[in-house]
Amino acid sequence: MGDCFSCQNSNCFMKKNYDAHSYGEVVKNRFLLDCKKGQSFIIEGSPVQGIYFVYSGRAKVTRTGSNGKEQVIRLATDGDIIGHRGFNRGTVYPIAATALENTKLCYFHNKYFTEELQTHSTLTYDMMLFYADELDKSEARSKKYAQMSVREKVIDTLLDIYDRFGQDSKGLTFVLSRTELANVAGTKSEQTIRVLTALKNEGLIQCESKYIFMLNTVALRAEIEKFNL
DNA sequence: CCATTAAAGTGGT
DNA sequence: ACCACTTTAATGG
Repeated sequence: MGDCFSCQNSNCFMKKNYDAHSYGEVVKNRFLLDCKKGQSFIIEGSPVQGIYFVYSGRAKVTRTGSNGKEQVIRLATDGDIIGHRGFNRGTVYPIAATALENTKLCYFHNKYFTEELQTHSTLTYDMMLFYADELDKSEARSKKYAQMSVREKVIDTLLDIYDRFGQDSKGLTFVLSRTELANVAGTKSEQTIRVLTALKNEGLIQCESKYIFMLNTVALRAEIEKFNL
């Protein structure tokens, strides 16, 4: 794969911040990695070596909670950055990252990326905006999840996936197992399953094995509206 | 296609 | 909330 300007990710941080000429150098320093479904490409606690961008596919970023249970920090797809928090700070990644389907990754070594940040201010500024945005989302989330019931957390999670990734004729395009869904919502799979059956019986969603189709996002949004103020 | 294993779902404490 | 059990789906030879 020669030049990256064929990359379909308009939100790619590297592509956005370089012109076609200087981009040649970026591509030389980039490693393309192929990740199989289920493969972990960042191990929690392992030494930081670089930064990843999702070229195509789906991945989850997780952390082991104090109780030893997995918490999904965020879901990532085409163009998203992974490993930015471990990057250039401390010596180990605070998170794990796992491919949820066959996924291609762009990878840059720490040394190269650091040099770019120090010399290329538009990239640095763009990264800063990204960090600020992530912090904002993180705060908003912990604030509302402290007050939400299990049902509300599951609804919030479903809407979040709907808003970020959308749905097709089958349902939400970011397909997760019940357990993974529970890990995103910060609950247990039994509870998540019960909320899902309730929502199904109320005609708000439709479930066909692991495909979840959102039937009434308006009503669902209304339920959690007060937390987003 | 069947057998084995993993995940979903349910009910009881 | 937690655990144990049944049912159903996914996997792989």
